Amino acid sequence: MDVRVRYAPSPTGLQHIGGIRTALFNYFFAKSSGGKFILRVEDTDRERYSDESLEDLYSTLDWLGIKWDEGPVVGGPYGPYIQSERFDIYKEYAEKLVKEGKAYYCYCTPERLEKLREEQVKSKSEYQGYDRHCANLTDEERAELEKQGIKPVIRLKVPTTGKTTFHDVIMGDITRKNKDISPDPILLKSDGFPTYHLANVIDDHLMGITHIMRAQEWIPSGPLHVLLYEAFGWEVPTYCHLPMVMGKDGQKLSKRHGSTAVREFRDKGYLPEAIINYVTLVGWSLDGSTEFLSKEELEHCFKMENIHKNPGKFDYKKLDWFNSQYIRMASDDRIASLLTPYLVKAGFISDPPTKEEEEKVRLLVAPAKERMKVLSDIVELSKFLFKDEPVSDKDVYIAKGSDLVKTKDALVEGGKILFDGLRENKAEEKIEEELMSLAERLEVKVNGVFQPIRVALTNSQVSLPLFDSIRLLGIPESERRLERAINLFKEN
RNA sequence: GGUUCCUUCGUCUAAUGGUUAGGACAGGAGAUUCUCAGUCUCUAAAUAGGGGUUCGAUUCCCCUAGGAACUACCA
Repeated sequence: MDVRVRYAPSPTGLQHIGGIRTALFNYFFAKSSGGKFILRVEDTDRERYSDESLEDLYSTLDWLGIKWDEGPVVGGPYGPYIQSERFDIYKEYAEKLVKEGKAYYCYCTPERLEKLREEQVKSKSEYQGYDRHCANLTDEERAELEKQGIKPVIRLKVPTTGKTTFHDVIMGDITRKNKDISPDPILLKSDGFPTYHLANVIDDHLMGITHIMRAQEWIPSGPLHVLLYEAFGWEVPTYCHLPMVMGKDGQKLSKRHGSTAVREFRDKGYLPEAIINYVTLVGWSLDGSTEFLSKEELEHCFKMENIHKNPGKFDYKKLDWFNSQYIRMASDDRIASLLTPYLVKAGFISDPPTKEEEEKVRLLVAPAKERMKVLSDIVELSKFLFKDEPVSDKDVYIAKGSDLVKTKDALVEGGKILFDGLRENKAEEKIEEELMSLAERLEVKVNGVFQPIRVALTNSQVSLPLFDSIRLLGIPESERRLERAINLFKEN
């Protein structure tokens, strides 16, 4: 039997790390076993639904390079793949269960249910949940309630005795007493929309899903789903509950831990390959020593057996490390084009960039690449190039172990050595040597010469290396800035 | 509270019924380069606790502790 798996998110918010981890595991499992990866949109919650979320789902998967074999947009033989377009199907199946006596109409108002819940909590009753008030209504009673215009929900009859077991590839057998399963859960809401449980089970069956890979938070509803499959007389698919992605404190990863939306990571300048590589390594590993895995490699070597049982904490620092590694591995051209939007947004270059600006960005890549954890770091790194904000505090120019006079000499003499050398096309190493011997003469450390010049050119103590900076600024502008610094030191 | 699940360095993880319990990130130290970053070297750091089974257990079993998820006309 060919593997068919699905990622079935609900478009009620931006795609987050946990979600795409589930998507990735499904996708890699499908690819590595020659199966199909299906995307299904579970938009049955009309209150939390948003168009923006749906767009974010598509654009996030697209950015990550995850293509679905069947689903919205691309279609497929089991469509439609958006649950709100399958409305009639759920109603039909729910009513079928009612006809067969496996489910029933319930007319209880939300108010009554609320009151019931309150009482159960207050009395610390062992019995929690719906009291099956409508389970045995007579036809007359039902007709009366219908006449009042009350729109009923459909509830599943959950057995009160016995137990239900399902097998999970990762967890093994999981058993739950039927009396502990949420009593008579709603399958069809009063607005005619299905709940997750109903729609999910029906669609997974109708779409021929063979393996259900989803987060462990769904384990508690496993037995309920099995009950539903049995009620319909359908074969239960293979379950595979994925370990959760937690925050630093061991709780489900959420906003208070930091960024969780893929969109945010993307905006900050994380590369898709870094996200994919790192996220896949939370809850899964190839062999314990392989760190770098490309999407293509994972499409081949991903094995379900290597998925862990225990939840994993999301480590932002390790993601940063992966990202900085991938930035360095990427081609200069690619990084240049990725960097451009950040520079435009900072107001450093025009949109679209001029030829001259493009050239500058291109030159910037090499020295900047090794210094970035995320692409947005480029703004701080390249500020000196586009915004000239000279440092007027002399102390900033003075290196440790140097003084006012020596710093001024370093600027004047160093500048002369530097620019004369450059005009004569001397090798940078040669000029560097000469600057070093200047330091010796001035009796300062090497930095005593370099720091003032660097600060003069880059307006900062922390900057790109001197020669890179000059290359970027150009000799005339560099000289201008140096001259300005010398004048500063000539004052008073 | 109830139900279910989980437990190897701070974090992600590897390994085996017999190893000096391995790797990576983060941390610390040092080297190097004009600052920063980087790179290189070194370093510290774990089998939750208690019982069994066994010649031997981190590995198998039980208990305890800790943690998590679920407990909606949300998914």
